[in-house]
Amino acid sequence: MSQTASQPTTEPADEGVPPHRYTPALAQRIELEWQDRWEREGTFHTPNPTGRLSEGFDRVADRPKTFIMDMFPYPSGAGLHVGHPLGYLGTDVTSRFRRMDGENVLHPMGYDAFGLPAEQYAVQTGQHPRITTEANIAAIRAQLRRLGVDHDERRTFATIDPGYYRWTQWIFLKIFGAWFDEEAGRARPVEELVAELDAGTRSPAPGTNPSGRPWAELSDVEKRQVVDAHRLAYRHEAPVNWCPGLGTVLSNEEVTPDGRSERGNFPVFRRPLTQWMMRITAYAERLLADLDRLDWSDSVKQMQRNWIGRSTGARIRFAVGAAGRADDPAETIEVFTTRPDTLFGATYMVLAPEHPLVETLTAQAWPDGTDPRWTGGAATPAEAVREYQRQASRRSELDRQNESREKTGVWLGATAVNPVTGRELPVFIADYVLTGYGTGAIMAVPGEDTRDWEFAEAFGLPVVRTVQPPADFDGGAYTGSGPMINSSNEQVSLDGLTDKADAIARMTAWLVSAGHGEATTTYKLRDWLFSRQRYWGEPFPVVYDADGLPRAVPESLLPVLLPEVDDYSPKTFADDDADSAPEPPLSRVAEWATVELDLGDGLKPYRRETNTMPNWAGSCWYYLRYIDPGDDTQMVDPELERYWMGPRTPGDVGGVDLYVGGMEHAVLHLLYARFWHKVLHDLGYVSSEEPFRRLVNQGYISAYAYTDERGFYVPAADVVEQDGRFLYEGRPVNREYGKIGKSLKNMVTPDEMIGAYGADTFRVYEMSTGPLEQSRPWDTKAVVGSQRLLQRIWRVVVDEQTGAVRAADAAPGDDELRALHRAIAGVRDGMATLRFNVAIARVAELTNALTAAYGADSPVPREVAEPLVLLVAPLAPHLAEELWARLGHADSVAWAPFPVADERWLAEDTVQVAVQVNGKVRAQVDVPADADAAALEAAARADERVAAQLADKTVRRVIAVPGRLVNFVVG
RNA sequence: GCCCCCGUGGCCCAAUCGGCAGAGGCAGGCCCCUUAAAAGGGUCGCAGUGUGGGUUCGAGUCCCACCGGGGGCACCA
Repeated sequence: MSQTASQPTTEPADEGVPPHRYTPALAQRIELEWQDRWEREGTFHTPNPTGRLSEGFDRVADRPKTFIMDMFPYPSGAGLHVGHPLGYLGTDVTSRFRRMDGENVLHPMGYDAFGLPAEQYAVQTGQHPRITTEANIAAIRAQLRRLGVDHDERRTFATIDPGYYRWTQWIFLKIFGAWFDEEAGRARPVEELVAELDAGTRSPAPGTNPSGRPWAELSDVEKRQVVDAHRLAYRHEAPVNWCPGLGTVLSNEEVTPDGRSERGNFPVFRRPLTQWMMRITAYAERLLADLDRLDWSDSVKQMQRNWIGRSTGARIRFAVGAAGRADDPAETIEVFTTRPDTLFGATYMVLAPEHPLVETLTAQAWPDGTDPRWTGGAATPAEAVREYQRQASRRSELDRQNESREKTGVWLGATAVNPVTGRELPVFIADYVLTGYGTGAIMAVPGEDTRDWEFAEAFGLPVVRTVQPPADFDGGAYTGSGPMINSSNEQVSLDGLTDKADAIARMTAWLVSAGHGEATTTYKLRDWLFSRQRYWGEPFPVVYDADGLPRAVPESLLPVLLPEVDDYSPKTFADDDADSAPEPPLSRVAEWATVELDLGDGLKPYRRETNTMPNWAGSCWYYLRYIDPGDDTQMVDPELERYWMGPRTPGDVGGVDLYVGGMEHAVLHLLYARFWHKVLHDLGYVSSEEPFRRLVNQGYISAYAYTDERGFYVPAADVVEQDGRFLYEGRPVNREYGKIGKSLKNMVTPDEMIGAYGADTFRVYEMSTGPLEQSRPWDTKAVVGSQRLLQRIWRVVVDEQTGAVRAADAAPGDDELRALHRAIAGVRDGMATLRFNVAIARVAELTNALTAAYGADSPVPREVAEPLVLLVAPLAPHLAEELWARLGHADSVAWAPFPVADERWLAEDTVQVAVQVNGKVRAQVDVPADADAAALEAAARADERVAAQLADKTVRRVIAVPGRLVNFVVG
């Protein structure tokens, strides 16, 4: 532990320090005692209305409920630094305040413990991930306890507990057992789908029935395949993000924009593999629309909107000849475009290299005179296509980025027809068209699309402008607005239209009437890739039968326990080995991977799914489990879910009342959790529509770091400031600002700070530096200010020399009462808005006022001393408990009622208002607080300075705002 | 390139519905206490709110443009 010279020591007080001063040593003693007592007495046990945890509910039955939560931590071996507790303290202060203010507060904490870091750490240390993970959890739990947080420890759990992941698996089965009914706009059990298919009231959804034969004529296996293709959790072969360095596939959300893994920063390759997917796209519209009903920050909502990426436009079908001849239409290419209004300008088409039509559309040979730029130098189209596809699949996302937008592609030798012009359009494949978005094919309009323009330039393709660019336009694609040109045929004309929306509507109407397309909406959001080839995750509750089709493990056999293995590390490969294939660790456990089960048709052998779930699975629903983590009969009791999570008013989405966590989870965790919650809602397991009604992202704490003349970091704790310069061992160093950590040598831990000052000082300091949402610098030197405040509060109640309580039954003065009630109002406001810095400032003001009013030797009226203790209790709970007890109260201050401001003492008898002349302050006058506008004006005119100002001028207007000011407008 | 958030004393931050820019803390100056120092206490604020416009009787607050910082998205048709 590094200790800077300026930090106070915890050694016994020096001579000269009053014996009963609130010193760090005394703070330590008080804090440890109260933490023990809270645990012993179950002070923070939160009763449920019914069930196992309902003891003591009578006490809170008439209280409103509040569910307050942090994003639970992922216990890494590195331990906490001073930045980590910020959010935990914010929720702690809030929950303590709400409890005192008469609410039944649920404030739990759990641990997110499956996932790559634990596994990688375990691989390094050679220990089973469970051992290291549990040790890390114990360490972080001890740190949180030492901070004095008020979690109900009976409700804690980790995602790796079999009693927890049993229900994660159960939810998976519910999702597996459901499909999305597009007409109803919600998930329903697949049994209902099968019943409707059997009854003939429903046909298989498009794309789910490859044979195309009627349902009734399908074999049992075919029927199961059709049903499986409807499920919300389904197996799918598609290009996925394969990360050889990690030995696993990753979701889109886990891949950075430059094509690397978010964890570990390894290259990621696109590779077709069969994987479990979650049909989150079915919920795109609801996930987007319901953002408007959430109390979240604009930035997080914006990020989710971007990620969902809704765009409206049209699907347009283009006829294309099988042999490459437009007069022999054998196939149809369907494209998505947001600009159907530019259809007259479409001069060629592009398919993604992986598009399913590529093979059928590829011509036998190049026609004579084919532009050499179109062939990729190959002798035949088939050869060109094969080579281009190979390059595209090999190419990592990173490489694509590096080629800095130089357009590549080859012609298929095929030609499509523009339905509105009859023009023949060459069909290319190019990797600037993406498989997963829209239909994986585009109509290219070089005149109005920058990418198409670049491609047309490179390939010598024609450009037809359909939007008139302004006169000073200097060429290239024109993406702005303007009058439509070159856009008419016998049936439809857009020429002259200036409003893009009109043009789009008219063209779309024509497409529909002519049978060439329709209006549609697409999303950037893709389905969620849900399987990982790792050991340290939840096993899937799925087995495969002799037909190779998935079967659900019966709920009675949950949890499917993660087997013990000798070798839990995944098979990884060279970072850039794009052709490698995943090998899940569980597949090597032969005795586990096959199992005999009776799934209703006799005992048969089955093969287990050997993938595991991604880290996000456990965090998708943990908030529900806090309600009763010990319930082994159900995921969550519906009655308790209604109590803690249910909508408060009609139309309310329900959910956790306050959820605090880092901005880094704005998309991944929060989108996945919302998706699962909506599925559970649709299936009737939860009454709330959203998991988190109110979300607050706490800011980050950064710290100064220092480099010497060589550019190396020096220990920040040993740098001293002198005359505005920074010195390390006497030599000047350069100050930087950045993340707290070992690499910048500016690590400061809560343990150090608590050791030097106590937890209460640390809490007050962290909360005093700004609103919860704000990022801020750490400044160890400034912590002493918070300690001084707590010392002054202590001194208001306790005589430093004798230790006697100074509070007495004397009557406080009016000034002190006014100060008290102003402080109460201010502290409440700060608490409600999570601006604890303001609350602390109000406490400091009150403390200073009381210190000034009642010198060291005079008693302090109980009527003001006790509310002061209550006001500071959520912020410095140990100090408050100790003072509360010394003031003669037997019960914990945690349950004492929070003071309420009396309006009578908030209003001043007289107020000073400014008198302005033409907006400039010219005088101050004292008036009764309730003086109306006329009285204000009269008082102002009576002031001689004002009278002098107005003497020779015409008053054109008088603005008098009661209680604030008077403004004379003169001319 | 597009989108979102933020710019207030040396530093961290307050400022209600648009109504006198300063509550609280750090640092600094001065004073008290002390033999002295530390600790403690008291006291001290000439920034007009990133820049330039606009609306208004009045703008830190609302509008526009720009500058600076942070974040997100980005070949998404």
